Amino acid sequence: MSNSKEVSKSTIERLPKYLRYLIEIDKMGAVDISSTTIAEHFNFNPIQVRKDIAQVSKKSGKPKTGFKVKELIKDIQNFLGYNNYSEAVIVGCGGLGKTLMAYSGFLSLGLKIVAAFDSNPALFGLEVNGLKIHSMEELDAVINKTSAKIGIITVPRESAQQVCDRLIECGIKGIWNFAPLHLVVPSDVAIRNEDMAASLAVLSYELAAKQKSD
Amino acid sequence: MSNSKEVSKSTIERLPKYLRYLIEIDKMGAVDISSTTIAEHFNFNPIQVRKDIAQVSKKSGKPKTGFKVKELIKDIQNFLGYNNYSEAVIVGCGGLGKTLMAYSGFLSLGLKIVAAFDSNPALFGLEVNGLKIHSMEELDAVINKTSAKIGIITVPRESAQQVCDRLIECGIKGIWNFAPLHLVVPSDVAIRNEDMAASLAVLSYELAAKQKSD
DNA sequence: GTTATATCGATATCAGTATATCGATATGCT
DNA sequence: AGCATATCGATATACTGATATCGATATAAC
Ligand SMILES: NC(=O)c1ccc[n+]([C@@H]2O[C@H](COP(=O)([O-])OP(=O)(O)OC[C@H]3O[C@@H](n4cnc5c(N)ncnc54)[C@H](O)[C@@H]3O)[C@@H](O)[C@H]2O)c1
Ligand SMILES: NC(=O)c1ccc[n+]([C@@H]2O[C@H](COP(=O)([O-])OP(=O)(O)OC[C@H]3O[C@@H](n4cnc5c(N)ncnc54)[C@H](O)[C@@H]3O)[C@@H](O)[C@H]2O)c1
Repeated sequence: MSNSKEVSKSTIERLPKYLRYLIEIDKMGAVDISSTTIAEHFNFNPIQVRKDIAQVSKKSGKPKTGFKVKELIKDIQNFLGYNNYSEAVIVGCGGLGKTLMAYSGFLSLGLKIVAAFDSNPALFGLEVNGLKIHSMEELDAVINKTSAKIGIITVPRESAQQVCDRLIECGIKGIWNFAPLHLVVPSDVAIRNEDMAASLAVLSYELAAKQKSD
Repeated sequence: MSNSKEVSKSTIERLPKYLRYLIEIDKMGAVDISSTTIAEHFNFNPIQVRKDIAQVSKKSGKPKTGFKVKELIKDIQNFLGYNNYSEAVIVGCGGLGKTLMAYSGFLSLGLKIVAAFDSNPALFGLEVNGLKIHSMEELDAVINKTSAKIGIITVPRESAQQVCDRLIECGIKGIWNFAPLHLVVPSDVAIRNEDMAASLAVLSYELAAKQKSD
């Protein structure tokens, strides 16, 4: 498929963490940073950090000092696409949907929510954070006025798969699902199931394991 | 540490997915279910499903028919601890905090939020979903009146590590962090960083990869 | 200027997870 | 009843990601 080397999911998940840390120490005046120091901060392995960096930055680090903070920041941001915005639409403007719409943090991640939809007529026309809520009938028309490729799903579990299918029909190519079910999509569509039950299960299991060992 | 065999994180993440599916088909009247059918539903590998099941259920499946749906449900629920509630407290009752407090879905995951805290005096005494918001001064006293072992963090990034440390001082043993930073905790504390930036990074990368290959 | 050392990058090894193979068997079908 | 077959569980293999090793080297310290 892709000609350049594949970057693993685990590496990609760590990159935003490095980035936040680098931005922080940059603000504090740091110029150089070593993989060792980054690793210590996160309790990671320095070799892992170095390998992650090597995959997204062509600049090579120097013995004894490491990497240039500002260069690393630029390279990671570039790799993650934080420079140019991706547009997204959101479907389901209930509790969670409205919260995400009001969240300012996505902008710095290169994500801009450009349209919102709901099936509840009571919400039509309402504005949240400057975003007007549209009816589901307008889905196709409104999406096609944007260049949105990402759809955020915050509808109840029962309607999530159906909403997902409709989004894909409208040309959406990436689904960020917050409903508690595992959505299935065609192979040309990217999907991320934000499964809080799975997350909590891991936390509870680890908690139980640690409690047991004393 | 633990005497029984360890169950991998990946397996634990899949179990809640299986469970939701099993409950659904149980409602639809299904009695038996094969690993093949489960796997097809999720686009997983049937051997993987069988191995996951083998780790949490002593009941063995039968050739040609598979497993008993109701038995599997019970075994998975039991393994995940959905039968007896874990208590949790939440710190940070802003947009996201209030949304989580109002969310009814946690109960079926065996999680019960029993207390809420914020540093903003304007919120003290306010009730969300029957939960009164306490001041941070009351943290220790209120937590110790409960049996909460889990702390949910929904404060701004800047105060998250400090809040985390205080929770641990109060006897909290598992941290569910929604603030955008990688919290570091002592080794006897379980931590789950719900990192939306990491999540979105993976989605964006996969989206870009799929767009490229056409 | 010389020396000691922290860090790098490349390569090798290790560990853990996912997948493949295969014999056994219970069930459904003729 | 007998046969074909879907599925199981156990074992073996393959794959992917994490960690260890090691020579090279730029820098800091003296
Ligand atoms: N609230 C949370 O903290 C939380 C946490 C984790 C997961 N979730 C999940 O996120 C989803 C939303 O949760 P919520 O608390 O905001 O629920 P909610 O009921 O407050 O909001 C759901 C919204 O979706 C709309 N909707 C329903 N069917 C629709 C359809 N077919 N098309 C378009 N819009 C439709 C409703 O009108 C409503 O506005 C749920 O699946 C929930 O399980 C929520
Ligand atoms: N809102 C979202 O959709 C969203 C999404 C992902 C991550 N997050 C993260 O979750 C956190 C909360 O987000 P939010 O939108 O609810 O923010 P918010 O500003 O609405 O709420 C934060 C709350 O924390 C309280 N607070 C601040 N400092 C505190 C302290 N030291 N002790 C106790 N309480 C304190 C504030 O009074 C406020 O009520 C943030 O870190 C945010 O980045 C939010």
